[in-house]
Amino acid sequence: MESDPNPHDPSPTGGGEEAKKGLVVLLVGAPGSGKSTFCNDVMAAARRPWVRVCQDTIANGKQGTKLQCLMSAATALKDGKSVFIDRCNLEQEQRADFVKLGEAQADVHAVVLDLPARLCISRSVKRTGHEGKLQGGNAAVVVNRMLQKKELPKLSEGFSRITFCHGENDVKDAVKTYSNLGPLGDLSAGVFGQKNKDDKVQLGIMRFLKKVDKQDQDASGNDVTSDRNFTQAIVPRQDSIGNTVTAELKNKNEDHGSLNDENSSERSFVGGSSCNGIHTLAFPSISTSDFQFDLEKASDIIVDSVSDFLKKFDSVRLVLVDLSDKSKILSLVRKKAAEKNIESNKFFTFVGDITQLYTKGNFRCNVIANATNWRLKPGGGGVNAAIYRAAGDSLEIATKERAETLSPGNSVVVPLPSSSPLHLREGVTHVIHVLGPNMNPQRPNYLKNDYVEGCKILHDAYSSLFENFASIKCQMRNESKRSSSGISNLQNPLKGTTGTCFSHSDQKIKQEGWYYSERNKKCKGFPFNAAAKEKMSTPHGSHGYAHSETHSDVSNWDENSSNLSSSSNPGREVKEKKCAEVSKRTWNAWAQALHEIALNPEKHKDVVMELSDDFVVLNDLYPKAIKHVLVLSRLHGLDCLVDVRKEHLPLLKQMHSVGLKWAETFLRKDSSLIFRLGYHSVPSMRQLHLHVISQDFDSVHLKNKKHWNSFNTSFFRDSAEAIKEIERHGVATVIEDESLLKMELRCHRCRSAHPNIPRLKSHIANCKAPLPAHLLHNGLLVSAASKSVG
DNA sequence: GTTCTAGAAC
DNA sequence: GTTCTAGAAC
Repeated sequence: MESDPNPHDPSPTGGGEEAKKGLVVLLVGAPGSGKSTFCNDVMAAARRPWVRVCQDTIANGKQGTKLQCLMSAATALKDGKSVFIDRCNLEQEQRADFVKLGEAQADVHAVVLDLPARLCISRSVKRTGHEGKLQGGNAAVVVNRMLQKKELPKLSEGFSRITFCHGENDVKDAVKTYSNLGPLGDLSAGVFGQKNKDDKVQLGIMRFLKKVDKQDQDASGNDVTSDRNFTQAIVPRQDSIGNTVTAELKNKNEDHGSLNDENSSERSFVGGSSCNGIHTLAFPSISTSDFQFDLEKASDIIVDSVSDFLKKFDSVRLVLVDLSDKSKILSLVRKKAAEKNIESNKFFTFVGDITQLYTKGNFRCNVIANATNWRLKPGGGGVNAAIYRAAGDSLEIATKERAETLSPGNSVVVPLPSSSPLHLREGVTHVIHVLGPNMNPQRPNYLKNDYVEGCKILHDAYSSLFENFASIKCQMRNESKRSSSGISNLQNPLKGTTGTCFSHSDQKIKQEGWYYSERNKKCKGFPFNAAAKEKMSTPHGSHGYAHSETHSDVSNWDENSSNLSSSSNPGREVKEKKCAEVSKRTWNAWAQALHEIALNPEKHKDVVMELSDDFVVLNDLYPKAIKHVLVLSRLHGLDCLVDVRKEHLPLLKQMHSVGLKWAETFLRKDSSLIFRLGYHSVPSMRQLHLHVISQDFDSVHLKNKKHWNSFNTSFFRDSAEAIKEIERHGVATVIEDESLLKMELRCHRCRSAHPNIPRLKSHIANCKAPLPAHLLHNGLLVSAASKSVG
């Protein structure tokens, strides 16, 4: 192949040749690569007559056939015009007839618009009114499919000149070259602008397409393109209910592309694009570096926490990141995750720099976690220093707005300003600072090898991190809803670059119209979950922080804290400005029914089954299962779980035991029932009430997605867990994410997904799979069996 | 055509 | 929370 020192030389050569006046230029490029724009730009400034033959419009403005294109091109050539063949022409076979046609009477050139696939996809997804009707949801799938078959043109096919354009500037140069071409002009023959095969960018594109040659190997010498992990560019689609789910083409492989560990390669990742917009959290191992936490114990906690989290959430991914592929923690976690059968498309490990996942690893993550220090300050070493450095000053400023300090076991979400290099370059929209337990005597809050406390804190740290990560999704949804209605325009670089997922959701949102409840407003402003907020603003007895005088509203909280407290108590400095506004809400008239019964049970003797000073038991008026009762607190002002504090623990425990008693009563009559006791994260009705509900969900009143998901996602908070959390932290974890209620419908036993409520109901009537292990094993179900055992 | 969802009204 | 119903989905 020839090369040219000036690959886009616009100056025509020769000009005296009379034999071949015409020119056929085949555009080669995916949808969205800019072929039509290229033609139009040239024709707007051209010095010779051009005809653009576009298959998408050739049949009276509609899509035509290849034959029509050939005929039209032939006519144009006969008329002495030059021709652009504006179709994808990605495969040699598709080009052959046009080359043949041209060769006889003209020079045949190719202009290859070899732009990044993600750019083509994002343009295709965004455009409306495209001539070929390729736009919106199907575009990404089509583009990916086409690009996988791409065969770059060669001179041997019959071209006299091939110009490769890899970026906007190349395209501009090529436009100039062709528009400057006079009626009798000619261009040098040869190949121009082709990138070296080893070129990084090209490799990135090839990796994106997973078409790296077999001999391409990663740094450790392993084949990075094993068929086992062959990865397509995955395209999340929007399901019918507005959740992001991955399209079928993900099934085998998702995008944990490459291998670096023979034993657990399925879960590891050393490169490759993840251009798919799935809500993804990259996190370092917490506390195992500078805080010297035991790796075995830490890996157990990571795997447990991940497993618990993934049971509650779909359409998210967690990625443990470490710099070295020799990392002990990575290999431990990989091994344990495999043993635990954690889905390898939702959780995997990544070897690389967490601040350069996209630019260096070609792996896109919208949220990263930072293993921070209690002062939330830049510096130190390791991940914290690297993230602050990469994010620039704006992260420090944004962090200060959220919190000044952090106690171990907690995390705080910081939206990354769009000006931050980390946001611009890497597409990271949020950083979650998380603080784990410290086993290093040289660092603050040294736990003196107390691994009972240490494990608890590390577990809390991961739970808090993951829950905050989940809450961001809620916030982002709301933000995109706002932006789609024109109220604000959240800058989301993922929109422009990876495009696919978010464009889909935008479409969905437009259909849904404006939705912005009071409750959402609260959620929106604060991407923390309620518990995390409370934890942040709350002195943490169990974590060794003294009580703060400033927290008069929580004065009954753990008084016996502080064996490790010091004058520089981190807890007391934590800002609470975001917290106070959260818990109060207004209640509609219809939502007052339980409140009224709780206050005046004597007026509702018809429904009250049991009455005490503290609680009322009644059948749910619209039971969602064979047995569904409510244990209703009578305490005035206590309306939902987020309001519950340690002082309410006796009440909560009493309600739990009353609920248990009723479950057991029902079990005596029908031993086949299984009960679960819990609270709705965001109840519809005022007045704290515990649901005691049989797990058959066999009821005519269970009618819609919200009904189902309110009992079968993490929106439902198990009473026993809530009590444990309040004992431990003073508050219960409440995921105030109402998008949970819109999640796809999944069987609570076998987790199969169903398109609508009737189909789900007919499935659950027959599904014999056991209830989830975490419910069975954590004593969260009440059955004849559990009763006899316990 | 029927089924199903989701938003408005209460 | 439910009911009603328009219109989307099938």
